Amino acid sequence: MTTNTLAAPARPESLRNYVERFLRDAIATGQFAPGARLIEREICELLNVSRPPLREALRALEAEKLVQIIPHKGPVVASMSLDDARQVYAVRALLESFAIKQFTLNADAAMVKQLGVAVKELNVEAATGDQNRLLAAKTRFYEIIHQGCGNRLVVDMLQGLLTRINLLRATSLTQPQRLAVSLDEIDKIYSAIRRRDAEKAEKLAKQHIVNAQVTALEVLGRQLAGMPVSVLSTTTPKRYAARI
Amino acid sequence: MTTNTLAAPARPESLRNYVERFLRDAIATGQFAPGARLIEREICELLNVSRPPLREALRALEAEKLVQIIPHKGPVVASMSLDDARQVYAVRALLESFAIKQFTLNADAAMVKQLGVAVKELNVEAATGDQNRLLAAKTRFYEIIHQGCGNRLVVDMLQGLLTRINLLRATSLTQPQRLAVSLDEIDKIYSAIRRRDAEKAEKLAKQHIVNAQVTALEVLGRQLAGMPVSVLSTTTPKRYAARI
DNA sequence: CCAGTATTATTGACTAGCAATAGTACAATT
DNA sequence: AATTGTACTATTGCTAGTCAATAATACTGG
Repeated sequence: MTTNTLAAPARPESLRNYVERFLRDAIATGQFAPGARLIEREICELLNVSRPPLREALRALEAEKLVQIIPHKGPVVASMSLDDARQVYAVRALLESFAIKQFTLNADAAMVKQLGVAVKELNVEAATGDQNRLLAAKTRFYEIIHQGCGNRLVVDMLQGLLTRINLLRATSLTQPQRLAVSLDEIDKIYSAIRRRDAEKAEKLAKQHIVNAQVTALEVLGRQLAGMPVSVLSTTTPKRYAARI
Repeated sequence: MTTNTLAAPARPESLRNYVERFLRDAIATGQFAPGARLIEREICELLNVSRPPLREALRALEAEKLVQIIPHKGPVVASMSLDDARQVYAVRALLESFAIKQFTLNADAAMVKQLGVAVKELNVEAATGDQNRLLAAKTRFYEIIHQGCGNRLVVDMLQGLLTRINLLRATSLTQPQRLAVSLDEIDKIYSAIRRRDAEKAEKLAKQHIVNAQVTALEVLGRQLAGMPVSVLSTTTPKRYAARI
């Protein structure tokens, strides 16, 4: 009897979950660009599934605001206007700073130590300059925060927001001049956490995300200046059309 | 030519939307109690629809965390543990106080005036004692806040949270001794808004929701003491099964 | 009273196909 | 030549029927 026998019985994931994951990944990585139509038959052939599970997956992604389903026209990959981005970042600042405050209040010493390791790694990767490893390190940092914040709902919501932020494809970390400042801010946040100064950590975290937002929106604004058509608001375009 | 001619041509809603709305309503009003199984065939017959649109609607509600789909067993109406409730209220306090802060900063005079009317109505209804009209007035109050806060994402998220809070069926307003305090808090919030004191309004709003949470959780806790079986956690049932 | 088996209920998924709608290309008319 | 009207096509929305896989349940034998 091998240990394999005792391992999880390798549950074959349901098809709709597989499809959902595939689509979410493809959208997050930009393989399906914002605004692109997702024609059911094509995706069915691509993934070798029938329409019902695909449609169920699409509905779930619609609830996540990753795709927009237009009646009798079909699903398209959601796109974000500048205003959408602003709103997403505003909520993210609220939730992420809350998570960090709660982490500061609740995390045990071991977790804080883990976080310290992550911060160290983050600085190391920034020095070596590998973009992917840097991003992985930052993800790790937030993973630890989320694990220790004691509120899964907040984590779930943040996860959803992050996927949408990825749609922007203009994260602040890709801007070299912002990187140093960003790392410094993270160091200061960690320092506040270690001192168990929850108020301070919360404030620093909020400011950190606001700063990231400013950079991201700047980059995005420059992109939009070039190609304004791809970012029609996903919700009520009329109001925004009038606002200029 | 009547104004009717210009009105929207009464687009017949898609079936899945209809089903989704029906289920959300039924769950929110308690016709489908938490923990109840939603057997596909039964609902299909009840609503005269086929399984695919029903399943799509269920998937959407799953994303809203209103139903939980257990593999090979089927969808059940989500139920909330005390801890779930705590988390929902925590997020709600964050988002609602943010909305009120933004309203204070952004709303024009007309909106503030509207809000004043709503506050007045709220006090009137509280005096007459009609539970439903009181709730409607409170809903109206928040509607105005949401309209004027300038962040539709926050509003959407709050709407989702509110539906889940309804699952608890133990709102603080149903507690008579809390009502007077609650109204006073709202008055003070409105007063801060009128003075354009955003910081103060935000703080008061956060406290208001925390207070509501305390009352709700107390009521819920008493309920749980009586009937602990209906509140198995929506996430990790095993832990709670072991807790007896 | 318990264990093991058989049965049943239910979901997960597929196929095939029809109706309704939106977009498009094309033709006819002014 | 431009514009209107029309037919067509692509695609979704939905239905029906079917089969396999799984979970719960009832039953039977020890």
